[in-house]
Amino acid sequence: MNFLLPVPSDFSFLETIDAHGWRALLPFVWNAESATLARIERLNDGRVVRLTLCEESPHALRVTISEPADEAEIAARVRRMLQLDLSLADFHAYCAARSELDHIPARRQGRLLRCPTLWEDVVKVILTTNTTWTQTKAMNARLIAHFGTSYPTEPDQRAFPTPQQIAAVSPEVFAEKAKLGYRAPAVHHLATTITQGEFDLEGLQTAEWDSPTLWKRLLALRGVGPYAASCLMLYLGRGERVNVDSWARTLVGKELGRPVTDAEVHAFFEPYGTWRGLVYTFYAWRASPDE
DNA sequence: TTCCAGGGGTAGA
DNA sequence: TCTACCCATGGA
Repeated sequence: MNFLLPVPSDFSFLETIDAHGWRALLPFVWNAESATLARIERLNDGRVVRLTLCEESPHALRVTISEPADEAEIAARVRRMLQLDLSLADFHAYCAARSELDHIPARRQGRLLRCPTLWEDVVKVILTTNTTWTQTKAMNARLIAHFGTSYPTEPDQRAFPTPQQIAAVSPEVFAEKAKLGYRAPAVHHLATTITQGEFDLEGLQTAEWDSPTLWKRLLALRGVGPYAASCLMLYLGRGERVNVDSWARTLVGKELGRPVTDAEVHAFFEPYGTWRGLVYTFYAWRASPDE
């Protein structure tokens, strides 16, 4: 089945997909030639389907599902993945008035590809910490291969595991199979607390949290420090935190013509106030080799 | 062998 | 609050 999903006038499918590396992490499969984003997805009723997104027109996406499904459920997932409910008017107005940022509204940048659940975003962010992008992809692939549910007609293609699927095995077994290094306990603990009803992770995005509180809640998660929490704030539509990573240091280092500290990276984006995190994300077009 | 990658947790000051 | 050190993993 398929249907059309309207998008805001300041939305760009390609720019959202390109905003960061998520499109390269399974179960996302990005086909640049056809400009199509596909994903094996486990539905609420447990069925595993293939979801495919492409641009139908500047005003709508075509959403295709491999078998009949609840359109409202699918639409909600797509809306989350592409931040379709995020308002960019203020951010774009801010950027349009600054020559070094005016490419952002011109290119309709500002949204980032997300996973259908905050759970998956948190796990993937943890998998990016203190490792290479190659290893992040490998760890994520192992997680899916060992714990995700197969797509019926192509069993090697699997959905991202649910918290329940990870919590179902012991921390030892999980560590041995997923090989996440010292990140394994953090991921397993998160899965366990969610499964046991001790922690409502998804609730962090539906409740009316003020940003300082949300920041503290994210930092309280095991395995989530300033870098990871800053990434997650961006995914939650809060653009005020700069996720200082090696790319940020390289970028600011080029601007200043010398190696820089994290503090200098923060200072560089400080003038952009509550938009500094989002400004950093789209400050200069990313040309990372493996994305 | 040693270093380190899209850092985080902890102890000690 | 700040610093030093360790942390699994695997590629360079």
